[in-house]
Amino acid sequence: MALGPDIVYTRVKDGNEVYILAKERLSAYYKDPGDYEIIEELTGKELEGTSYVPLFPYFKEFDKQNAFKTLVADYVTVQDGTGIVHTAPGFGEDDYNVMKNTGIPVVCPIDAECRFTDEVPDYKGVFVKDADKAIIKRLKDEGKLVKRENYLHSYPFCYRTKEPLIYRAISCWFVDISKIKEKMIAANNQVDWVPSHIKTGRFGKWLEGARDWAISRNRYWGNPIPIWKCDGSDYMEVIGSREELKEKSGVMVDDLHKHFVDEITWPSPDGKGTMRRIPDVLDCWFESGAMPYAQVHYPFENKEWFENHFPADFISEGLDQTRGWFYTLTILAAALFDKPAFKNVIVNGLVLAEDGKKMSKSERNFSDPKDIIDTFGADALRMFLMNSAVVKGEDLKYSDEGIKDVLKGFIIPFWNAYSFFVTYANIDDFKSDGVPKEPDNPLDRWILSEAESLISEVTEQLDRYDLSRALGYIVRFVDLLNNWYIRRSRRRFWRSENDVDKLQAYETLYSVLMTTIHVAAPFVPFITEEIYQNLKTESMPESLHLSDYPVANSEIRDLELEKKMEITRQAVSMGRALRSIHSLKIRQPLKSLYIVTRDTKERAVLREMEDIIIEELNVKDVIFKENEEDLVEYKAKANFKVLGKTLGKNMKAAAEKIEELSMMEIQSLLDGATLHLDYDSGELELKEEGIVIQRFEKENLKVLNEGSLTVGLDSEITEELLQEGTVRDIVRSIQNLRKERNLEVTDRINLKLSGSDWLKVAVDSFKEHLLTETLADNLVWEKTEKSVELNWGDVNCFIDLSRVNQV
RNA sequence: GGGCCUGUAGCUCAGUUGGUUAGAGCGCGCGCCUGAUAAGCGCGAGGUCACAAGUUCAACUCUUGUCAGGCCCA
Repeated sequence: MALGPDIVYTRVKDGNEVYILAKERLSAYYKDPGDYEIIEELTGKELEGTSYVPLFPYFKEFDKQNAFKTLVADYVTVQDGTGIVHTAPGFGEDDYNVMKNTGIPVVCPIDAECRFTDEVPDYKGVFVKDADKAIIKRLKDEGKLVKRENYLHSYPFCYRTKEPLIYRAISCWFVDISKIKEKMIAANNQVDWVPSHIKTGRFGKWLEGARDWAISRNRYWGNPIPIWKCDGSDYMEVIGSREELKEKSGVMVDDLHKHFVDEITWPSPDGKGTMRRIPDVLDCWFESGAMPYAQVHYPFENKEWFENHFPADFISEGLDQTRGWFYTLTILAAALFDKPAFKNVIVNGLVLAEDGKKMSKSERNFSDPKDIIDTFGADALRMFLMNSAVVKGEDLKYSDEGIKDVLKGFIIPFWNAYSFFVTYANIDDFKSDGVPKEPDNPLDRWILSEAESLISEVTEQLDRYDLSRALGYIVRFVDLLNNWYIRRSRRRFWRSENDVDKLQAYETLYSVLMTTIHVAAPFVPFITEEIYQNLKTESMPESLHLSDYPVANSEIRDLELEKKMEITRQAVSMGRALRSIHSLKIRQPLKSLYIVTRDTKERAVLREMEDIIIEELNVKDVIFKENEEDLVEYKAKANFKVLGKTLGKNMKAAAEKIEELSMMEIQSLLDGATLHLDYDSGELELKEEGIVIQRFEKENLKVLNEGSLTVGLDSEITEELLQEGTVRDIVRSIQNLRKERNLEVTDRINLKLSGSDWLKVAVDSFKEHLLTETLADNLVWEKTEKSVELNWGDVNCFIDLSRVNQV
């Protein structure tokens, strides 16, 4: 029995009996303090070693080993009971630990079916739970039961069968972890973890507290532990191979299952009996931990291969494997080779159901993966997972919506880029020989450069095992490809003749698509393979997944060109924003766009890309200016990062002064001057790097500013521009009508228009443009019964058209 | 009870060694564009960075505590 060392116990006289119990428990047994008399108070420590007569007569022989003397244990409390705990080392870990080095034998008088054994003759063969009533009755009859009560406490149940479990001591084989713990910690220090905190956190802490590993199981199925023991002594041998087993026993086994190897015996070399295998099989985690060796049958085969491939470059498993695979791999590798079993490990988090709960078979709170794959595709599912926090060891809430986003945001646009290429390549019967070309068009050189950048960015992220960031670059690239390269190049593919520029466009798009599918192959293996099968040349590998991963060629990269295109795209984006703010639709041509920047380099770049800007923004002219003062106002803010370190406490006062700087003063700083600044508690020599300039668009100007770039629109719509815009509206409507009337894009038409006199003048002024764009052979000014009426603002127009060969 | 992780827009998530207008995608509203697109583009609304205290000239960021969620262990 165990006592708490510092708990105060009382000897109380109750009639003719004397009881010992914790003082704090008295009130649980006596309603009235007058019912008892305290004889003595003693601490648990003082009572340690007191002999007692056990409730039952069993195991009397262990009296000599002090089995029936009190012990002290820290876990004893006065929360319930008497404050004295019956202790059975065969049925509880705490109990076992208390008695560990006392010399008291561990007894466990129940069999594998949890029935009492011979050692408890009165209840022999009775299932322990069924004996409760009889035991209570007996205690009562013998006058040993003082009080009986039921109380609620947690109890272990089998998670499969939901049956209550009995905790009992069994004899086991252990790996002595304390002997190799340091090696394991050292091995772990050589591993790179994703996410990194697991290394010293969850896994590191687990290793520090690692306890001995029970590797034996009392089962039938499993790998037999290869230990043979003499049945007449403690002599034993561990067998390392079939060959060794044959040497000992003369039997060569093919099948290593329990029922075969258990038959194998040989006379014990110590002459005291027969060598028989111990009955246990291995914990299956032992085999998981042995994977690096077992998978190649090392050391019996593939010795060289193993030595060149161990430790593994990387492994990947779930966060729950801290005490599973990660751990057992580490134990075996550290013990056998003094190394880690893997150099890198990506730990994924748990995939939770849409409701945020763990996916569960019994709750059925998840979509069938087969349905998901059938509906959205395996690539979409795979990319959704790879692009989520789950690859960084965090939880992920699964949702069909998330997968749809991947489909809409990446897979379909990606496929459309490919499909655009295929459509026109088929029309023009284009076939690439797969040899890289050096195109002249800056747009081609730009996207080729971006493709090389893609390779190096993705490679860099993959080397760091940052899958979602790697994917980010791929998504960005496909967006550039679709919404800038292809959009800006479309007209090059429409031309009817196969000129050099068109061929270069094809070669470029082909090459870029090839690069993209190679880079994206690990993320979206199916769609990329599908594209590959159609694009590959004879000499290329049979499958995309048999190709080497691309290596970036820095010679193709033109960082300056990439930067130029970025500035151009920014200017265009700002121009579009301006149009949107002032309700000037793109179809309406405008006189000019003003671009203002103090940066001479930026100005040069934008001039170079003038054509693109003119076309994208539908303006007649781009005018460059450097004096942005006309369009924007400056305000200065302190550059806290630069000034903060030196100014310290004075930062606030100085910042206030800086915000008061005039436009003139700011300009002088921009021109390289140094300003002397006095503030409350000190002074400062201010230079350009000490401030951050903010630009504000002046009121009533159609101007937009972003960083150093300011863009303005000349929004005056002249009569001529209005006419041109109107004609473009008509063109658009005719194109829609062509579609509505199911005309082929190549069909020629007869056109009939009608409307006001002003409209007629407008149409006449831009007649040629109108005819070319709509593939019209002729134009008649009349209204027919089939004419469709359209209007833009106060302009009305009647349109009719017919296919030329129908008339 | 202990260890580790997470908490930022309606949703899913970025946010470098602390530096002053906290970003993206989706969704929503409005508009534009369209002879590749079950498309695309622009603008807009939407935030007490879970909460509190502390350190600091300065905190989404560092420290401590509280709350909520998750995983592992007991």
